[in-house]
Amino acid sequence: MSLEHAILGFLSTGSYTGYDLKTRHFDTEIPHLWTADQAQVYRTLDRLETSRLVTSKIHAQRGRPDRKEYSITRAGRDSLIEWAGAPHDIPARRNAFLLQLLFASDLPNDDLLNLICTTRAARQQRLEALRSRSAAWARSAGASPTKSQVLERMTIDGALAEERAAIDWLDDCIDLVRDGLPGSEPVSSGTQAQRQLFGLPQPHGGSS
Amino acid sequence: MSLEHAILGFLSTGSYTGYDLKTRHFDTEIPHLWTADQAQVYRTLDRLETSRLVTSKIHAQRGRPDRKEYSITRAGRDSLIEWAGAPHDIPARRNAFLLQLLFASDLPNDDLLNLICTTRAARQQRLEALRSRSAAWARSAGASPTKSQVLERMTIDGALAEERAAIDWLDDCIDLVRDGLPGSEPVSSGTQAQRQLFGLPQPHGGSS
DNA sequence: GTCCTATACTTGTTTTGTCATATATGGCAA
DNA sequence: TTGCCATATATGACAAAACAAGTATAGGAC
Repeated sequence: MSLEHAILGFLSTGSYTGYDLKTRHFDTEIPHLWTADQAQVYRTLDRLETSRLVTSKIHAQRGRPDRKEYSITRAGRDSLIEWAGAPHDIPARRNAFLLQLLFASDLPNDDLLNLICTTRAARQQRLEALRSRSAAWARSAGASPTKSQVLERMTIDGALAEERAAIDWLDDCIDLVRDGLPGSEPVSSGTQAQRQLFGLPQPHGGSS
Repeated sequence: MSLEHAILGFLSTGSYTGYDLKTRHFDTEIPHLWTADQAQVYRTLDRLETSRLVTSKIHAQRGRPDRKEYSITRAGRDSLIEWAGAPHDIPARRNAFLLQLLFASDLPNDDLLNLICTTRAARQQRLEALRSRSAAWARSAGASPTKSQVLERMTIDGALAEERAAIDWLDDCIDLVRDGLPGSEPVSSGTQAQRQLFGLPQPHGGSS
């Protein structure tokens, strides 16, 4: 349902082809908050047209294939406004990396460290991409952003917060593994670091 | 694919029925990182059995329906270990709340604020549930957690970090909306708060 | 001519997720 | 007897997601 409303949201700002929606809006403007596959876009547009939330019109082009432009209907706008104003359930959590970590106890620490570092590197790349997106926003919004632009800014900040939190947590995991997990050699004074992270008492009964 | 490995991961620790897996493992032990629907569990178990990664045996019970217990095979263990050690792509981002926010510019500020507060409340509930999960971990791990338990702890911390970051960001959004968005009345000295958040220069040309 | 790119649209197939529904064996309360 | 709960298993239907493949109109490079 969210993809339908994302498409309606973009069409509320203008008429676009499936190709525009895919390449310009989803791939360029909002990769930080939603992703849409080409097959999905066209299929969803079909469904929206069947439901009379959008209409389409074919425009011939010179030197290029015809454009099939979609426009939002009144009913489509109503549906969008209704959706935008209603609270929706937060989806159940599904994080494959956490799952992987949970069942990684038989993995040697070196391999585990490598896995965590690889994931951290990928997260760092996403963070860099978000920073670029953020910079592009600043350039386009200028000194007096509109309400729409402020809302967009908020979404970018939301995505940035999520990546940063993940990276910080991964750094903590790296420290933990480097310090040595139970059943493996600590590399440094790891036991104290572990205990501090877990809020466990110091093993020698100190009150700190 | 992750659900398959989650199921294999649990079966690597013992033999369980579909019901055990659903009610005990997914609903109680790992809601902070994965969710599985009953229909999915049974379907996936069927598929795993067809692939010879698990086997099943029916045990009659007194006063209760028969139990169909599943056990992991050698091939299943190999598949699990292989999966646990390999880096996997981070899924594309899809955050319906951010999408909603992006297209909420026509929403009155009061409604927008309500929407954000409702979401924040739901996030707070998830955080509380995670804290309970965390406390249960501490009680069961005791003073000398195993490697497995430390990994589990890391997953709980990962989920806690995510919820906390989301709540902090939502608080910032609430402040922003309360201060008044462009095109609406500021409630307090909101313009400066906005500018500081966005790293924009002060409008009267100060250098700060 | 082939391959690649860009602009464009379309559809098939499989898996995952969600919600719904059904079955069976008991016990207990109204 | 009905309804509820717990233990258990099973499956239907539909949509979303992912990957694959195809079509068409051009231009440019090799």
